[in-house]
Amino acid sequence: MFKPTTIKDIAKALNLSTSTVSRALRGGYEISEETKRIVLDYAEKINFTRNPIALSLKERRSYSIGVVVCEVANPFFSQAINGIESIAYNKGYHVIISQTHDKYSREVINTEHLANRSVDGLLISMSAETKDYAHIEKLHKQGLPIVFFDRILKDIDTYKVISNNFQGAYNATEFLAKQGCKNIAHIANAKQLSITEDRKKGYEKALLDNGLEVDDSMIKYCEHGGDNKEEVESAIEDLLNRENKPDGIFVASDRLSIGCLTAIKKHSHGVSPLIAGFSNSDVVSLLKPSISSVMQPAFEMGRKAAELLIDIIESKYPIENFETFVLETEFKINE
Amino acid sequence: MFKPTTIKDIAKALNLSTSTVSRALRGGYEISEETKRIVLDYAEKINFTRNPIALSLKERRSYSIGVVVCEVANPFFSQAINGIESIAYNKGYHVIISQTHDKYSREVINTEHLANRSVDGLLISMSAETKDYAHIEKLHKQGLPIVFFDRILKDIDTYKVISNNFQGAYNATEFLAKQGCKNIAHIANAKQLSITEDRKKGYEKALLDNGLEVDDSMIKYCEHGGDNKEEVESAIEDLLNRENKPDGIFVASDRLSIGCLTAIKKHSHGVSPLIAGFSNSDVVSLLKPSISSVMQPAFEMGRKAAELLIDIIESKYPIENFETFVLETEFKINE
DNA sequence: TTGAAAGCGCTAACAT
DNA sequence: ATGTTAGCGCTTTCAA
Repeated sequence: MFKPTTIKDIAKALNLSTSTVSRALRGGYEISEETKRIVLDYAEKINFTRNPIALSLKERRSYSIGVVVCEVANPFFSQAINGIESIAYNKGYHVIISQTHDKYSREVINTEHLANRSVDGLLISMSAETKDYAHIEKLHKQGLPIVFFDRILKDIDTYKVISNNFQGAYNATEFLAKQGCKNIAHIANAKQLSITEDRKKGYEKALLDNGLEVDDSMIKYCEHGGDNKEEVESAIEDLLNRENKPDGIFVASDRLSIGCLTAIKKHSHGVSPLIAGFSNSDVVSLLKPSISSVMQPAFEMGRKAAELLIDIIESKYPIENFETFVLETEFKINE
Repeated sequence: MFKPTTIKDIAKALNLSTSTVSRALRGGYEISEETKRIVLDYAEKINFTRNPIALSLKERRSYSIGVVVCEVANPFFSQAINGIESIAYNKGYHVIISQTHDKYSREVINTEHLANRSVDGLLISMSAETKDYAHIEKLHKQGLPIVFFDRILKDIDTYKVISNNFQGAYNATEFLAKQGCKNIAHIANAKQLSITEDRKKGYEKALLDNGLEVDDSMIKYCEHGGDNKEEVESAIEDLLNRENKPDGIFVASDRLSIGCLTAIKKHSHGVSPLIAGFSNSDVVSLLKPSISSVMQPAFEMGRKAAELLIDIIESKYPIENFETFVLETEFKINE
């Protein structure tokens, strides 16, 4: 079954050598126009494509890039993936997506799996659980091209693409303050995530700039990125049971927001706090306690990250200085 | 850069032949226990994995399966993909996901791209735009294993996994009727999609069974599956501008629902119709005009489809009779 | 029990 | 301008 044609078949059919066929196919200049025509026409006729696996073996590369994210169902990541694909596709690369579901163990396995020579480079957004990143470091040391986006590893020297998390968090928190909130809580992602730190700083700065106090007990971290609902629910429950209930909540991510809202619906008797947070979902404006959202340029971030990765892959010489690209967020008010 | 170890390296290091190493690695019974131990230990020590590309070339298969869906951001598909991955991963297959964005052209390109020998089989859910399926037929004829799920092609003889679309549609429509709706509209997907036909039948049957009339002008098809918002918006606008406005709407899909709600919010002055429809999103219960939803067993569908595909791939002999598996939906009321 | 060698499909020196 | 050949990493007959 499914026995594809090879250049050997073409060579035989046309009474040429395989190398001539190969060269004609790739447009080698040493081949006479006439032969080239004959080969090309014939290849076209039988709808020939060369075996990418053989090509990979030969060239020691697979023309595919691996993408490691926590969850494809997350609007931010699905948009980023669209951006990645748009670039990859144009440059002739396959995109292999793998999900960690924010588990450290899955991240280790998936990166290894992808890296074991089936992929030319890796685009990674770290899993929430990951504290030890020896697995990444190892691949990086071995010379596998890696670009981080969104949830980056600051210590690893390569290209990184992030959004302005500080400013986004600042905007959202300031919005809540300007709306009159005096007691603004923060539902954060896992502590070890780069975005968590940056967003927390923006939150704190906005509080201070608006004459409010930073109270660490108002900050709840979700170590599993909201992967299990109990985590978010108990955080919200805690907050709503305080004597000084929050009148505003700054939520750090999309998945957290949904959990948040569900929990609030369940536990807030009466008025619910005002909510603002990072989200790339388009349903956010349709939600009952609506959420004003910090939208990240997900598609652009994906594009940029893919571009950079392919730059590294195709670069003849090791890249000297790696930059970190910071893209701006957009704040959208939903009353 | 990134020069991985080969069995040749191991052979040299251990003073054995490559064939001995190869056999030891795959546990060939002809190798002495001692040699096996030595090789295995060494391989373990240097963290050796054999080059999957060379393996692919040799075995004429890539241990990867391609998944073609319209959109990864769609909750139904992301859940189905999780199901697919859970099986594929266990059986040692990579999953390559590609999106058509419901475009016919992308579907043709992506299936070709995947099929050109880099993939051992294909899991497909048809794009909304596709009317001509010669591209699928061709691959099928060439012997490439294909399994359809959700949006299937009835004419192609292979395994198919769907949910009970008729019953799901029936349940949703009946729910609306029982709530007192007298004038129930239907926002449908593209006409040529298998699910469209089945769901429409369920909708019509429920109307009739509940003493309501079927009025074709109350059925609006979205040929691009809601890919462009105008499509859904104008459908809703049309419906709401009728002299006999619908008091209930049965929506055929998740993406359509969001568009629907947005449009309703914009165009319905005063009371909005009751809405029920197919959706696998968990936010649906949080939406302002809330949606009661028919949930498909997406994860299970993905699992089943992947299982069947791998069965075909690994089957020694051509499969005789292909079944179509129908899984039940679940109806969830959101007040 | 182990090794030598051919071959999967393709490319690229190196001939001619 | 075209052909011959070796080799990418691995498996597998065949021989020893």
